[in-house]
Amino acid sequence: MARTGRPREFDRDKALDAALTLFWTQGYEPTSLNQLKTCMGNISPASFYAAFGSKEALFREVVQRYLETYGQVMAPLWDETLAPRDAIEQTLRRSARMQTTRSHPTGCLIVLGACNCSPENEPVQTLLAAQRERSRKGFQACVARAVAEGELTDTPVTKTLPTLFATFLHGMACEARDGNRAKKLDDAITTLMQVWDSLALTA
Amino acid sequence: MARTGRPREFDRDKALDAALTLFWTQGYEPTSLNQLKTCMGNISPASFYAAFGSKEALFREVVQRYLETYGQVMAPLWDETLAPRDAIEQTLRRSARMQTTRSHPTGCLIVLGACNCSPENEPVQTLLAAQRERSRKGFQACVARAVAEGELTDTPVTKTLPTLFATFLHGMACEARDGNRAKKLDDAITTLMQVWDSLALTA
DNA sequence: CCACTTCCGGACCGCTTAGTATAGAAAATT
DNA sequence: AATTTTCTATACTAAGCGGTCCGGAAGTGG
Repeated sequence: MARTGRPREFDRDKALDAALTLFWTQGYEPTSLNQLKTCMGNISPASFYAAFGSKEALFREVVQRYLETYGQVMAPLWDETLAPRDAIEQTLRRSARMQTTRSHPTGCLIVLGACNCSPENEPVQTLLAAQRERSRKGFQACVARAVAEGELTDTPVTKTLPTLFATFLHGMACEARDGNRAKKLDDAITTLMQVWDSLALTA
Repeated sequence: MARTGRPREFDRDKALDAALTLFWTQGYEPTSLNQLKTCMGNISPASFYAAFGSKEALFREVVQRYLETYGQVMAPLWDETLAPRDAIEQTLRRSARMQTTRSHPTGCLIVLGACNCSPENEPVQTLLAAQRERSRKGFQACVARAVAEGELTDTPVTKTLPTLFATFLHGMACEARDGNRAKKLDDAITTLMQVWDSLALTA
């Protein structure tokens, strides 16, 4: 469709990426509009609001972008062509590597992006909490699939696996933010996966 | 020592507890002086600064108080009268119960208290990071003690245990904040401890 | 070339922030 | 009772917050 009028002078995608980096580093609330406008190429408030609507709307776009890029390390969790065990292991290992890579902020935007929020920004917290819940459901689905395929037996111990993996996954955000390197987390994942194997063996 | 002059009218300890609850719930930055003064019994700015110095100084006192009370669930980690495995298990189980108890805010102040910080409040982040590092060292010490006592063998796998437990511990803060109950985490801990047992068996 | 659409820069909005200065009252010690 | 100390309340600062508005600039379609 024909787009008339003066075209915007900044690259909306580049600006979004810059905002993503800033939000990822500092989190939602401490990131001010001034910082955002500066890092997005010294755009004016008017340009900002015309392009993104509000700080919260921008953050929602940023989260979406994150999920579509960096967040794809979690994709194996919902890939039913993978064996359930491999899906979980790949998710953990890829998350560990991604969260510790130094070419972008460390840790996980979904876990750390809105930990400290005033009551008025509760919707933002809720947004990220929903994504974390999605991850938990992913682990549950993998374990359920393993039971269905006969790889694991449906015991009380098996039922604890999703929480075990989800807790470890979310904990990696803290470890990565605190400076732990990929190898350390990766080695811990190797050990953690032994839990799965020992349950599979006794089946 | 003799303390002359008019005594303060509010209970400093109660005020500190109120501030602890508020900081625990919201985190450092989003908690404003107005909120603090209100919850501490409608004290005046002058009284506040006379009694606590600054927002940051108050937070440091709050962290200290937290460590001396709720944070004591981690005490087993440095209790050398306990078997290393028991020390770790107790630390995890007590943390799980404490962090999910509803008579106070959920999650862990040390993990969640200053996730989202502007650059100017980096010292606050550093304060909590140092405490998290202390926890990691605690797990390391327990594993080292287990090796020294012959309970575990000094293998590459054994070396991954501290990171495994620390990551899980810190992850519990996220799970508790998201509404998970004690039993769910406790059951996951039971499964996680199997890792230790399987390594001890092969020794 | 003109009309129209859109964007940009900057002034500006009301409100909140952490923190201070001041003045006077109240309570303890001497 | 005089002195010392710290309280209270209130007004205040300078800066920053998210967000709005407007006049003019810049581009497009007819």
